Amino acid sequence: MKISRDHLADNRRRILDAAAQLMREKGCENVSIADVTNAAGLTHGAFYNHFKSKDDLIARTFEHVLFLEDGQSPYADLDVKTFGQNYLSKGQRDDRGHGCMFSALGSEISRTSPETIAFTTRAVKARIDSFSKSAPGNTAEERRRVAILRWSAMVGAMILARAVDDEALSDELLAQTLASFEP
Amino acid sequence: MKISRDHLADNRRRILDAAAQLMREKGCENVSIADVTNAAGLTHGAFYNHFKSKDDLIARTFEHVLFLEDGQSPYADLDVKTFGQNYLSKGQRDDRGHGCMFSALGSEISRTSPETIAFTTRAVKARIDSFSKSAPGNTAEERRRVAILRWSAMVGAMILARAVDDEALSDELLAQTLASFEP
DNA sequence: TGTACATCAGTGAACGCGCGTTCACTGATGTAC
DNA sequence: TGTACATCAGTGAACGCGCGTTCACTGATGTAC
Repeated sequence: MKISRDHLADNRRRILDAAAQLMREKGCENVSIADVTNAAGLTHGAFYNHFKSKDDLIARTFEHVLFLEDGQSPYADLDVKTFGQNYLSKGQRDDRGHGCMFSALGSEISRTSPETIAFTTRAVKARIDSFSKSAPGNTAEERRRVAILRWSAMVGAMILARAVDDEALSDELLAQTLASFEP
Repeated sequence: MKISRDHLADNRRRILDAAAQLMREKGCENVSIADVTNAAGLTHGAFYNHFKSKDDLIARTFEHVLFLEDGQSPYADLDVKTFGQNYLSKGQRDDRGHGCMFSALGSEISRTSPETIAFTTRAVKARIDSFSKSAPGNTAEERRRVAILRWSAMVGAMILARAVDDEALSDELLAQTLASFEP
């Protein structure tokens, strides 16, 4: 059956939203096309009306989350310290499906397509440029160095916090990394 | 055919070595049992004489790399700054198959078995304790905080450096994170 | 505004393929005498 | 030391299963008159 134009765009967006959540939760390669379309309320056959292949879906999902999401990510241009307070929280740690792409999928990114990696590269540049504006330091170089250190530490601390089964240690990784953000 | 006891232990070690390299290169879930046994010079049927299942292999591989490898990792108890100089290098970035388990597999660890996560927890604790001895700071707490910051930043910077297609940016992520290790 | 037809997004069966796992068999090794 | 037999690690065919992808079909939508 044919569907109205509104429904068409809506279905595509629901597929992308479902993919964004499921891939962050389970990893890009562990989410099947049927998983994604079913979560979006469709059957798997509808998929190829929207995307060329699974690799294409992965690239579109990164683009969607990193650049196109409604209202841009909730804390797009926060200063680095406020961003860190939101980022290095237990809530973020425990809700992988709606958090940062880099901490949820970091070590898988280099195995994705060149198109996906191009999106992550743009996003990393934008993040560092943004953080450089608010990072402490007397020169632009110094501020950029602090921005890189803090962004790396946030991503690494979140990944480690999710990779341990000791809650006290996990909490400590987040809290001590954030505590290091004092000027 | 039966095989000598020496050969048996040797075959097991070769399977683990192959698994350690291939999983770091391609991700745990993207390495098949046939990939691993073939790389070790065997056929897939031999696998179940050594391991209970693929999940068991993953756990044994983490144990092997994190705790049992010959001569323990080449820089086991280096001070944190020397460790960082070795870790945050282009050589490590470009040779994923022989580097750190956390930067190679970080975001996949939380999806592995409880046994595997128990090994990573032990390894994270040991790393932080080790770095706390040589990190700068006036109190034990301060040194531990710096140890956590630096270990998180190393893991995060390496993951980001591998997730971008711009070599200058990748180099900068490593170099600036290392530059932040000045007292 | 009403009718007739072309369009095309969604459906579900079907396809090859690779995977983890099992198993009957082989034959070199280790052991009992 | 030599012989006869039990052991058991490795082999390769076979199994179900889930996956990405294709395709003939359906029927509501959009359009031409």
